[in-house]
Amino acid sequence: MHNRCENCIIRELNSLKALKKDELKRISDSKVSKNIKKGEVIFKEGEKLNGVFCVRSGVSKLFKMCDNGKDQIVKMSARGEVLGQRSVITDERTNLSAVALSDMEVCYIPKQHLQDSINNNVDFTKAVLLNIANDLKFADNVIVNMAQKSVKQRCAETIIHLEDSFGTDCDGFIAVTLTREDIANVVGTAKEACIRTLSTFKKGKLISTDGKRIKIENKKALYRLIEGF
Amino acid sequence: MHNRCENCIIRELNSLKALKKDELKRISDSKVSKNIKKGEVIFKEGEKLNGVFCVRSGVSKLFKMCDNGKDQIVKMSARGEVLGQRSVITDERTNLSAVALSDMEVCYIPKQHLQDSINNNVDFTKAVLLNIANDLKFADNVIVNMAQKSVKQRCAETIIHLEDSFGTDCDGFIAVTLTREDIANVVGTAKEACIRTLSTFKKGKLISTDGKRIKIENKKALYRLIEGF
DNA sequence: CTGTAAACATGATAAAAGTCATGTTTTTAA
DNA sequence: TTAAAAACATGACTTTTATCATGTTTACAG
Repeated sequence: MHNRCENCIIRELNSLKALKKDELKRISDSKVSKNIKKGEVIFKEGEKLNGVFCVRSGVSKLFKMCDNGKDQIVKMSARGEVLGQRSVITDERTNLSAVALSDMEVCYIPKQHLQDSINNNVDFTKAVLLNIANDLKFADNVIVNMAQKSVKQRCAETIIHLEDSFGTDCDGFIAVTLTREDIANVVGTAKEACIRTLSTFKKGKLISTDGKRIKIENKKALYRLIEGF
Repeated sequence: MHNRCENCIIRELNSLKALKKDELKRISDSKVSKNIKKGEVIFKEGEKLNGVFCVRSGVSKLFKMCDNGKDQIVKMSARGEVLGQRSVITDERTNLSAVALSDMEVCYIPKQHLQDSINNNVDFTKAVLLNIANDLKFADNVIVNMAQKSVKQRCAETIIHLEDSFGTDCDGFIAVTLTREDIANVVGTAKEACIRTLSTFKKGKLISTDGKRIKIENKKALYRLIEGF
């Protein structure tokens, strides 16, 4: 049996929760469920999207390729994220690329339905607005951190943020495993610097690792570090 | 005679242009025009705002104070900007501080009116949404620049952005004069590094200066620099 | 005007971070 | 299972950027 949006709990995590029954029904009738493999491109910077991707499971990165050959990850998407929302709203080409970091289940929702709901359902428009406003607040804070904090501080911040966003598995490890290079691309540094910094954290018993998996051992010390010691 | 919002051209520059006649009338009746002196604090990070500030003239900086004692400027507000919009929408404390960089004329609009219009006028809600979505796109790009570009590149970028946002005066100088320290706080570097970089630009005839005033002499070269040469 | 504070400028040095090289370990796919 | 590729790790070195010190210029209030 096909999954219906009406019964989907993911909806509670994003702006789609403000949709009315009939809107939900229309969306559910036209949405397409997709399985995306790890490493697969969801969309590329500069593409014109004809819909958004509602993430049911799995993790993806939103990033920009830079002139220096590196990627800068702007956001990691958790479950509930609506990928492409911003560019569908403004009806312009995407500003970022999206790539799956694990196998993912997403629902593709044609943009016409969203635009209809934005035009006719103030509650939905408000929900989207709140969502984007929170993204903006978060982005502003990232700007400040990028500009004013050291690589070590940003590494600490990133680890904590990953744990906050994705939680921990049964062994206490952060429930998302990124390569050191991806972490470096979130932090905004070279992978060597990232590797070295995480090694330092490990020596100082701030974290422990098992392969790529990371466990926070001393959150307080990480926070102290972020604040500048 | 008191200035009426109905006749104010500034409105065309922001989301208030989507307001209907009666909404505009109510806002105009309750708004307060204020003159703000250079250096004056408009609001402080963490404050609860009871309204927004529509900028009629003058320039202000939106910034965050950091643990290291420096400020990071996240945005420079031009004419038409609605200061405090984001935090009034989300109904939370401000994430940034705002300080006037020149004498300013602003109109203070109580938040109740905005919230009423957001709840009842989809066109207005959409206009605000577009506005915030654009801010988000801009912020994402700043993140990428902060993380991946050198101080020299970011200085070049900042100068061009200032010219784009504020234009030039009759002599061709950028129509906003910041201290080197403020420029450094936009770029995300120390004031000495900023001063040195601008000196280099001057020697290379990329810009010329007159006191604090800056004129772009070779925009192409600045662009080439930004792209990495 | 003019004294004083703020802003600008620049040198010297230290610290942070990037780059390159190389070897090891882990993953992945045939 | 195993060979190849990718990821991890670390040393050596370079470049970039921050910090400190000091002198000059500019802006502005009395």
